[in-house]
Amino acid sequence: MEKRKAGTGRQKVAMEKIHKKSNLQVTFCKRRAGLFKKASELCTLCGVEVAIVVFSPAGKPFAFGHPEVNSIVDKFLARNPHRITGSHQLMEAHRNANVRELNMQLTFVLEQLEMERKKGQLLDQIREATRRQSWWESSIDLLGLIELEQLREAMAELKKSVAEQANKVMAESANSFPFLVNRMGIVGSFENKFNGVSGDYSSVPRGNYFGHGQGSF
Amino acid sequence: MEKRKAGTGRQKVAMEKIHKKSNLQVTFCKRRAGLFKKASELCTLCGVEVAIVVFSPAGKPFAFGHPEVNSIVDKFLARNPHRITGSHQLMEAHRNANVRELNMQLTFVLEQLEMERKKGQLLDQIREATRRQSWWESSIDLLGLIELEQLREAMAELKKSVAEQANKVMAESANSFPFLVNRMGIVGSFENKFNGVSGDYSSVPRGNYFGHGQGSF
DNA sequence: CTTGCTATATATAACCA
DNA sequence: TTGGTTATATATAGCAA
Repeated sequence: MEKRKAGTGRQKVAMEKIHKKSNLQVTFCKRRAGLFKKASELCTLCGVEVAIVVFSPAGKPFAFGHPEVNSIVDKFLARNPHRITGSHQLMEAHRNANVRELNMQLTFVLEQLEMERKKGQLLDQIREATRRQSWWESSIDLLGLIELEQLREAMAELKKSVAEQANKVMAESANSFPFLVNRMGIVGSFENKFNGVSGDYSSVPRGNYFGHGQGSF
Repeated sequence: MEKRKAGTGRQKVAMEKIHKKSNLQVTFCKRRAGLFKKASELCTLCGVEVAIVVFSPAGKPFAFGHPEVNSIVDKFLARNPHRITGSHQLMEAHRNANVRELNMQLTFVLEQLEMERKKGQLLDQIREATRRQSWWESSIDLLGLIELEQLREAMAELKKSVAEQANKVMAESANSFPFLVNRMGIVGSFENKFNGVSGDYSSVPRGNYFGHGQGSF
């Protein structure tokens, strides 16, 4: 009838920033290890190149790379002060302008997402009330739903906007650089914004390195 | 009797390169997504910066980054303007990667929207009740609610639209400069490429610096 | 290349060392 | 910060579309 000390067992955790420092520390440490493990498995199983860079909550850099972070990153970034043809630079600028537009739109979408979420919670409450036959008692809560109408419009417009933007970008690029666009398509750097993950920690000039065979860094 | 199509269920797999081409492809696709998801969770839960670069078996670059690959990598590599690579092959890789990154992020966000959307199914119930009570005639609040259905559609369309644009761009990028890229090893038949995770990519050791917020380009 | 489904293989949140 | 232990939450291998 009695059990040995039953470990608490894994608990579901909300996908939001962990506030409890102790947990944050442990979670970061373990998940980072898990992430790197997944990465190495991907390398082994699929024989591909993977590079990961992570800055810990303390600002400490951690990295994983196969075959090596630097080479992979270099290949990816391929950025250098090297002079390129005018048309390239032009295209570069042209592209960035449009990318900026797309960025704003992504941000907008994210905002909509958050709004949607809030509305979703509201809906849950409404459903509860509704089930108790007193749907009308919750009509007051429905007021907030009016905003959804605006949201819908915004989304519709956003959709059109994005589509137009994409088309415009491609079309303009095609006009400006027909010799390139045909084979390259367009688009370039892009700043993304994900869930509000922010933080400014004091940096600790010290590094750790994990990887498969390439110690330099 | 209900015979449920018994899925094979997950099977243990040896940690060695997958040879079956079809499996390799699916596994790569899924695990890459899983890796990126883990990364985003790490970002959210611990509020840290993470950047990942992956070259698919086909040599296509995929990337994840919060807040963005470039800044994080810059911070990691932190070097002065230097080295010349001479060709835009690298730029090409970068471009492709960015397109994919954009698509990845966008897809991620849209997926979340879709999830929220499911909650929208509640609308059906609510609308039912509404109809029964015919209170819509006395409450304009419902207008916004009813419009929600359209919102769902709008979002679905948005997703499709964006995805199409992105895919169109990527499709072209994917085949860009096959004659040039081969030299870089960015593209190639993934059957005889990366046989092992060995690579003889020249690494270029350079000074490094770590800190928060000095990455630039 | 992506996605959905189902039956497992893994990753891990708490907690203790 | 890194390591076990236990009880679950997730990730995913095989298939199929």
